[in-house]
Amino acid sequence: MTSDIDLADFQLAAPANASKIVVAMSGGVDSSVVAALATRTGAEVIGVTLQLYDHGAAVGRTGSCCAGQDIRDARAVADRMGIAHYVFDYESRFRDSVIEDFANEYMAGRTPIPCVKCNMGVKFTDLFSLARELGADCLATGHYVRRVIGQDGGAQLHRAADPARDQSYFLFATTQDQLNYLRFPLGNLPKGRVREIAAELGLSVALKPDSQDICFVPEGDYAAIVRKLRPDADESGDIVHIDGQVLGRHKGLIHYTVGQRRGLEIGGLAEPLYVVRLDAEQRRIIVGPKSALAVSEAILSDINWLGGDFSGPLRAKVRSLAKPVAARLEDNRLLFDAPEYGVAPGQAAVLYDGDRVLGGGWIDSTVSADQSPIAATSDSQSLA
RNA sequence: UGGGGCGUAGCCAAGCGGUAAGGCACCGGUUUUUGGUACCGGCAUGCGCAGGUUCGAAUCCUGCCGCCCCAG
Repeated sequence: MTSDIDLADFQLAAPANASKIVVAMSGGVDSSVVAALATRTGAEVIGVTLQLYDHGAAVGRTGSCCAGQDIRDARAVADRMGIAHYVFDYESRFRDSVIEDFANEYMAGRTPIPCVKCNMGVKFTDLFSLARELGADCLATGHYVRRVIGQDGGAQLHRAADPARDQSYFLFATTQDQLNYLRFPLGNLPKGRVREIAAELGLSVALKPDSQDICFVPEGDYAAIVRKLRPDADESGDIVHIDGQVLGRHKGLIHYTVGQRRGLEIGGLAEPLYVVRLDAEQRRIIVGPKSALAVSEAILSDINWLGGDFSGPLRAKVRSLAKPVAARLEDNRLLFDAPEYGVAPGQAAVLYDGDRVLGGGWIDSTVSADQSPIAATSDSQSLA
């Protein structure tokens, strides 16, 4: 009797029993199931866990990943599967490429996505070469995304079958070279099924809660992390309405992002106020009514292309949970068919053709649907 | 110490004799491998204070306090 447990497709070139698969094990349910599925293929499987940050504070904390208890969980799963398991200390690499960048972005008045930086660097660059050094044929992860072989034989990146779980937004910067080597065996499974498999196989992590929030931020207090790294992060400044009126004081730029409504502590108005722009140079935040958030285009940088046709109509997602909207790309300008709201510099614009990820870029600045450019800093308006 | 107006939650504000709308802010929850958004829920035993009338007052009456405007 075979089930989907035995049918997971690792898209191996050689027969499974002659292949070697490295699985990135975070200690969560998803990557644990990937490891289990990999062993079912008959291939040699090696589990690798990266220790990414602080053993101290994160030990025992639920909802984290790649630290403390998570590493022990990964080890337990590997032991049960009877596979080799290595733990590598990548704390300094993670600190430099993800946490420092996170702080820098906030200080510059931008809103970072550390998960993408982590995927780009530590996971798909460092862990990637590690897997190659171990002689693996591929590197498998627990991401909910599909790797599809196109008619030309090339690997494409597609949204997960379970749209509620799709993580393609966080993987837009994956290069073709990386994609050729990566495998995402959970892309066709609903989350519920993954937990069932974990339970069927008796994995200790079957009931472990999903990780959420930023993994290296305890208690959801990301500002505390930035504050620790950049002591002047809490310096306050003016809250200025788009009409020029100073409405109050803010408690540090890092606490705000474009499109944010709560936390301004300005009441007495008929309509809610939203953050329209962060001005890092003058340490001001510019606020206005919802209509002031309307944006007609986003200027992108560091565009990554995964193949496909960029020139025609496409769909773009400017937040992980946003619904993809119709747009077009002209050079580095992403033009929305209809105004988009709450587009924050530092976030990613991920471009789709149906389910296929064409690539994406980082949002550098935006252009108000009215006329004037909205940038992270005031003087970059000269870009217009 | 002449005339007029006003005092309802942190802010704005409806109600004008029948047992405190709404908005903003704030708090909580849902959603979520980023930050937000959105949605749902909570938020004045109380209407400047003290008396009085009434079955019943934020609503009527009296006094006091405070603020605003006009006139001096």
